[in-house]
Amino acid sequence: MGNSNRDNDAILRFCRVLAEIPHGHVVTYGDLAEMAGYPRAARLAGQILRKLPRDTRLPWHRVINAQGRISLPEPGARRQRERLEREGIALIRGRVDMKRYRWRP
DNA sequence: CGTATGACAACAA
DNA sequence: ATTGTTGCCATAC
Repeated sequence: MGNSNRDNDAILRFCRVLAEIPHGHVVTYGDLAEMAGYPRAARLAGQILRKLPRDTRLPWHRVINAQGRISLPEPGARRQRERLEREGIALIRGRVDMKRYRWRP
């Protein structure tokens, strides 16, 4: 198959970081990539998140773009917004207050 | 190997 | 604030 060990490593590293994002906080795609050891690979973060199974336990909804907006197209955007609000992160005019909810270790 | 695409981001005007 | 451009990394054809 077309899967190399490096790819699986990447996915594993992204998932490890993803799992560490605290409830009630968010990170950007760029943040996630950087924390996973792939600086400037924001798009890679998106690709990996897109591949996650629908029923994953990982907090995929805590990843948004650098502008505090949801990048996921409908109907996913709706699920993400609901999950965020469920943990106290409300979107004001379609944006998350990054100043307040962005997680920086 | 070139081109297009995508849950992105930084920067210029 | 908004729009357009360029850069980035991987994948699909």
